[in-house]
Amino acid sequence: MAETGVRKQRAAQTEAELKAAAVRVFARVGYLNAKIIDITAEAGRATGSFYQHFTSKEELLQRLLADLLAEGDASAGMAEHSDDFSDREAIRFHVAAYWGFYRRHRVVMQALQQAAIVDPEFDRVQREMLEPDQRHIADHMAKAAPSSDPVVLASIFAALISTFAATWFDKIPDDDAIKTLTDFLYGGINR
Amino acid sequence: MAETGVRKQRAAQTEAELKAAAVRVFARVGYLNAKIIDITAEAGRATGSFYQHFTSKEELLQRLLADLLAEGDASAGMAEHSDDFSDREAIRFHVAAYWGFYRRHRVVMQALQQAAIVDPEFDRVQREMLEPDQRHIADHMAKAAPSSDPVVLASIFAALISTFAATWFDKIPDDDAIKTLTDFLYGGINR
DNA sequence: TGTACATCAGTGAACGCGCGTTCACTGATGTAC
DNA sequence: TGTACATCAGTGAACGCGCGTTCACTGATGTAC
Repeated sequence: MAETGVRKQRAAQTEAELKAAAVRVFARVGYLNAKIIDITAEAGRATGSFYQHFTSKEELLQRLLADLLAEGDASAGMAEHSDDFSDREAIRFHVAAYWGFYRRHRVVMQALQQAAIVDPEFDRVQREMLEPDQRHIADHMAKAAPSSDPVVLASIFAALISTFAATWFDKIPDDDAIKTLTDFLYGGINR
Repeated sequence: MAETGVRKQRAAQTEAELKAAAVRVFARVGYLNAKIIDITAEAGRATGSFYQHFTSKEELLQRLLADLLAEGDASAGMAEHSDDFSDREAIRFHVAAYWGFYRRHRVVMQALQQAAIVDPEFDRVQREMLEPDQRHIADHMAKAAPSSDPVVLASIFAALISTFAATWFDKIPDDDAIKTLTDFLYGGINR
């Protein structure tokens, strides 16, 4: 029996390095522009190495998403907080949670968005992934603004934050961004 | 001398048909997934025909954009309207203008968005194209909400409408969409 | 502990598919006289 | 108006590039005895 399982360790190591390299490449050129060879080169490996760990770029992305979900911070803590969207602080909390999530996972989330444009399967995956949070937000909306369709308002909420994040990350401080979004949403919902 | 210029007419005709076919193909499979052969087949022409009119898919998109701009309805009438965003009607008017524009040109605008993801040049074109309207809106914002960065608010305005449009076109009536957006923006700006 | 064989991670050159692009050809329109 | 030649739009098969994917090979680790 192997004492250390050096082989498995080595395999796990290169797999992790390939993943990390992929994220860097995605960040640099975007998911759609990323070639397999770019990823292996970034990781300092041979081309063929990629296929010992992933069957395709699509599978790689699926695995990165699985990692992300495994962290379990998608809607971290969102459940046990105030759900009263007529309360500014409740909105602020949810905005901050979303913002933080996008900040931590923006490369993979952007990769997913790009993949969804080209591949219906990823479109499905994306919807499925975001659906629980959307429903969560929609519930809050139903309470605060019963006269509007809560699903529509929830989609406004998500669209606003994700698009805003994509544009203003690293250009304005997080606090400012969260404040601006909170103010805007608060006013929009409780008009 | 030719009486009718049949040749030129015929060429113009097939070029127009190729463009129309391209728009249909883009609508069906998206710009990034569209193959040259898909477009020529949709138009009922031979593959080589494409290159008598366009040097590439990129040039085709550029030309479609040129057509769109030539219509000159991008910000039709927006200039000579009330610029007071503390007035709900002023907001409504601008929302309706944007909404109408996206409705009329959504396929080409979506194609542009997709192209911008993959090609920095189109990213530039897109920004350049939307910049005047953004500035126009930012000016209005500056008056209504002097305490916030008007550029940031303008980007919220645009992001909200274009993302919202992409999601809800043909799912809810135009009037409802415009009302929802107007109410939301009105509240968000004049909180 | 030592030796012989098996298995596996990693390598990179070679293969092949998809698709953009070219090009020799056709038939019709335009021009010259 | 008629004829001979030139030009052009359109055709579709062939070509070739980029890149994903495979595969025979290497050296190291694991296993059997």
